[in-house]
Amino acid sequence: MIRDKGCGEVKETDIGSVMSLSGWVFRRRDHGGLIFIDLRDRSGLCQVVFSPDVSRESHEEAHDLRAEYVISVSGEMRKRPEGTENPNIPTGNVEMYVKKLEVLNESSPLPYSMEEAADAGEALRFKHRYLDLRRPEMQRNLIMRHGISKVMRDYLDEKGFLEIETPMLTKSTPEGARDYLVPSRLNPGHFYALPQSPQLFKQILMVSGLEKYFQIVKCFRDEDLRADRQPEFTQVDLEISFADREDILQLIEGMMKTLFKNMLDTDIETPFHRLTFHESMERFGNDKPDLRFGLELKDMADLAWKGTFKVFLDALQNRGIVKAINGKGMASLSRKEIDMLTSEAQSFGAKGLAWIKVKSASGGFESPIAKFFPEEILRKMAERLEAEDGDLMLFVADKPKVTYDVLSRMRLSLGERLNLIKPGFKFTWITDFPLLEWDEEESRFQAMHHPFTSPMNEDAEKMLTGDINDKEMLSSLRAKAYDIVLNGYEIGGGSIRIHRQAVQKKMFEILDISDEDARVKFGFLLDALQYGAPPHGGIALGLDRLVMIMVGAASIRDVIAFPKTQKAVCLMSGAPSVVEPKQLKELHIKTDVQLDFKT
RNA sequence: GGGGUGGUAGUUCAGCUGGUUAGAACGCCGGCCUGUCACGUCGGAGGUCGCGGGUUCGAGCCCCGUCCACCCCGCCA
Repeated sequence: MIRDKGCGEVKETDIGSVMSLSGWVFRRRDHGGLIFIDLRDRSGLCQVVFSPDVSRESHEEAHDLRAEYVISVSGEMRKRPEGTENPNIPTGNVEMYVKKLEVLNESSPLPYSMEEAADAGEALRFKHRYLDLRRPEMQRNLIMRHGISKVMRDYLDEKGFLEIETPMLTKSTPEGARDYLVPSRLNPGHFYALPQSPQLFKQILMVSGLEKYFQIVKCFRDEDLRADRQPEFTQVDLEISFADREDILQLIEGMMKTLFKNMLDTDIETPFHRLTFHESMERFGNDKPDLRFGLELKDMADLAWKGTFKVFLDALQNRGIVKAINGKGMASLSRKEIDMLTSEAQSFGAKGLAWIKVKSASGGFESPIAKFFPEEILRKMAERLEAEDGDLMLFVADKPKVTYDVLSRMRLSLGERLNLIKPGFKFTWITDFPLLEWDEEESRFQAMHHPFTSPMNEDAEKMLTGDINDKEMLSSLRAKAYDIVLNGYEIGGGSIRIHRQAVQKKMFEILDISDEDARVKFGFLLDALQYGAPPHGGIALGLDRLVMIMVGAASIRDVIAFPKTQKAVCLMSGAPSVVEPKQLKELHIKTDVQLDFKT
């Protein structure tokens, strides 16, 4: 027995007993006569004491201990002498007097100190990830992630779901994100793709009559990375037969409620807040609003028409919009500070930022554009924005896309700066997404979610009977698609799928995908759908993002054991790497880049 | 592909307007130390200033290029 219990688990009831502990040397305090070691393992810290009065030999050996040596110690647990207790650690009332020390393994000096590891650069932490993961904070994250997965798995099991694995080596689909490709040795010139999600397979499972499927599964997308995006990430993926939207939403609400209760002892309000896509855009400027604070966008078009400010009028005449937010208490900003706000808005894509200071105390409104509006209109603007004395009204006038984008980002930026973001967890569903999205570049419609997403019941007939060139009508179609948003992050999304062949056919027609194309791209699913597909739908949750938010991490890299850098490189393993010419030859692959073959 | 921030000792950073021997703290190595818990104390070692080029009498500092990490846009649902 190398240890009797974890370092963090020793208690006062252990006083008097002789036991063994094992772990890493965290800190060493060598007083010459007495040596203290903080011994660390996954469970926590315990102080062990080396005294020549207990064992001359162990005391002698302990001089040579260094940070991160792996040791096993045995001896008597004693109560710490009065006045030497350490209230900062749970085991602070006891300590072990070491009779016998065994060095299980030595450690080279560390590339960076364990105590300052949190401040070390990420590049260094990634290179020596094994050390980074020794840190209690990182271990907490991974332990939490394990617990979160387990609660969701248990919940779904309880609800009758089956966890079914789907292939990792699968077929490339041209829609959506870029695929990671895997060459097939047995089929020269042919490639598998790693799944972007198990979408097609889980629908097949519904056709197969498995009825309730889930999987906690890796997905792969070869796109550029962000703080909340990795090339491989984990989804909690599920699909249900004979279900409509409400069934899915309620299932997930129940799951989140259980999850937050079990893992964080937090009560989540259900049913969740709901916003239609349209309303979310109007009020927050995006489809993943952070509802922990207000600062909502207000429409100013009607008031803008009543002034003579050319920028506003031009925007409105060119199918643009005028929207504003209220910078609470920001009227005290200097001209220079407002200029900085303006350049921030410009960096978000705005041409400019119009502003009006509300100074009711000193008689009204202060702004370069105030002169373009009658006093009464200015008052109405303030009223609509609930702007009081000392507030700063900020306006953007542009095409809807630009205006929403700029103001949604200004809203977030101001929310942070003004410290408006309340702690806690604010969920919302975003529903009634448009079914289709106009692609300017290719001048055709694309499925906003994916081509198997069902239109809303009210819209299905309109779609079936409508003209596929009626852009207006097509743009107005809404989908049975939904996203779940938590604190401004999209943590999942799904839809009810089309199960009527006529609707699916029409969908492909609208998307300008020929029968032939459809066969090539989605053949096996289309085949399957012919043989009695039940109505079905599902959702996929981004596990990494969810865990990130729950543990309060700033990046999903902190909740993934072995993450990759922004260039999708693993600094620890060195992947990706060049491979031997022999391997390429076997795969019938030639590259057009000259590389050195070194291992 | 584009915009931004950073890269100086093992680590985290400072380094002025270009100026002669590049600093601090922590860590590391050695000594002393029987109640510390970020122990203390005395001494010591440690630098391709990311890399390449340029300007200059002189470059860590200025210019050009390039690489790496991070944040964002595009991309991605």
